[in-house]
Amino acid sequence: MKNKELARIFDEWADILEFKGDNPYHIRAYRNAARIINDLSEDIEVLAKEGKLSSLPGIGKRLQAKILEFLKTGKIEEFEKLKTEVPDTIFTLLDIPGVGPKTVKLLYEQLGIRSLEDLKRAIEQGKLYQLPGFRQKKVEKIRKGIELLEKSHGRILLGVAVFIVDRIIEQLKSQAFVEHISVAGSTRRMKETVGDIDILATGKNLEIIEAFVSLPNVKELLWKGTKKATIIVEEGEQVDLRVTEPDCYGAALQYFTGSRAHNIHLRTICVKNGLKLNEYGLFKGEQRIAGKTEEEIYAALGMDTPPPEIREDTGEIEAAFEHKLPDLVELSEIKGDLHIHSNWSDGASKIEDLIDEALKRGYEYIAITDHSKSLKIASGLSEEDLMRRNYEIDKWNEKLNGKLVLLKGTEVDILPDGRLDYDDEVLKTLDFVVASVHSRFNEDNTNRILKAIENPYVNVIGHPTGRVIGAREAYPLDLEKIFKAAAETGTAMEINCYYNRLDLKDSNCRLAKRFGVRFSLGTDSHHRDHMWMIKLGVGTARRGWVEKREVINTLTLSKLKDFVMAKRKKFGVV
DNA sequence: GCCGTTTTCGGCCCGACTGTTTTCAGTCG
Repeated sequence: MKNKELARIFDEWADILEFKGDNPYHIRAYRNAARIINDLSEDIEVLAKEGKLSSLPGIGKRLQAKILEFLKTGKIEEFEKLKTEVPDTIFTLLDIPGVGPKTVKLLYEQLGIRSLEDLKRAIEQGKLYQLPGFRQKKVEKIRKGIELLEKSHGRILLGVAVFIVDRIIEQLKSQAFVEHISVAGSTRRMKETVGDIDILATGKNLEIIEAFVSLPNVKELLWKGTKKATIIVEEGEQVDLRVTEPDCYGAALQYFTGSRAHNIHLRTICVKNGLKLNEYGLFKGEQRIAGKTEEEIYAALGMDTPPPEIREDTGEIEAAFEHKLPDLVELSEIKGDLHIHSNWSDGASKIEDLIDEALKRGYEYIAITDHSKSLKIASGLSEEDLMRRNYEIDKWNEKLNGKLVLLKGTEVDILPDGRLDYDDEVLKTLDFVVASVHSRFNEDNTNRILKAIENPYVNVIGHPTGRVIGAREAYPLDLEKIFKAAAETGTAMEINCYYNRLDLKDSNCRLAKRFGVRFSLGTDSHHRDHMWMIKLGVGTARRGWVEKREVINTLTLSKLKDFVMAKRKKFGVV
């Protein structure tokens, strides 16, 4: 798939044009194209072959020609030429917070600065003061920006952000001076990584801000004003709190939730209707016609309210106008966790503790899916140990008497040749089978997975692409082939909820949906304290427009068993 | 460069903050 590569080219193209001081609308067109292509769930090469490029919003004749040129030749002549006109290190300098294209251009032209090292040296030597408009504060800001860039480990994983935000909101929401409080930004949209953590509140400004900066987990106070404060929490992440007036709380929440692309599209619609939308409300002339809640604003525009997770301008605005928004799966509809490890393999919690946690969560069932024998590193279970573990599960189920049901499961290894790590004779004794790839991460694993899908006892393919966010790329896969086979055989695709996996990811969920695939949510917990991550998986599913009926965890226990048996029947093994 | 039940040309989202400006430019979200 060449989507990412193309998106990067158009983004760099926009950087270069900005550096050159080109028409801003021209630049926006490239940025927009980069975003559209990056968010695409389909392979752009396939779209091109089918002649569907023109169906992409924001991709006109000229960009289409460039895309086709790239797909055909592997490069775009005009871009190659453009790149020779600017120093290639400008991209690094643009990453410094507070430094934009105008500054980079000035630094390059006046002082010949081409790299971070050049810039650091120039600051030390006081050379920046030679530049027009550069005095102490501006130079200091750049110096701090470099420091920030060098120590920032990039974006924050969603799971980390959610963990921090949940704790802060829990600590503040019960206070009398807090009227409303909510997470905003990409954390509210449940994006797999987030830039910074935003919280929005309304109530008594000064008291809220004071309470926020005095929370027990605050490591450092960066800024405190009457409407805004910024702290660093003990995890080392920055958290912003804004306090707003109650009358514009909805407008502020809408505004700060984004996405940027969603908001731009929405405001374009407002302008066409003679309205103006900003963080204070929806205005007709001087008069505010909505702003207290998000619903009020969207309703005033004649729309349903798109759930935050899908506000990415990928069709949700059109769907909201047509009253055809998807009925997204909700956390409260999840009846159980379908991927959990106990201390029989490499989990840290005893089955007893997992039961306790599951009961707290109000689950109807959980699947205990310990590793299989070949995964020695994870204490995979021999057939004998598996039987002994199953015996323990039976005992617990008797004791629980239906209050909660433990499914006898496994996360069976898909071996390099596609065979499974247990024989069918063993698998048939289990209630629920997740099959996963745990080796050869650099090879194309399509055939391995297809073979596992063809096994009548495999109910779910675990973490299907093998990616680990920020650490390991997905292995090469023909996802369309896999999704097709999964849908045909009645095999679910996992949305692994563990915070550094989220696999399938949002765009792949949306692709899988088109093939009629069903999804299984599993936290891959190795400790009872991991089971909260189910909400990360629900968020990912929602971002992929996944509906309740498409998620097997929303089934009652008996329907879930039907799901398992349906595949066995289809293959004639029962 | 894109786009059009007002337009194939002339528009293209909106505001805050910062530093330096004494009316604004650059950057950011």
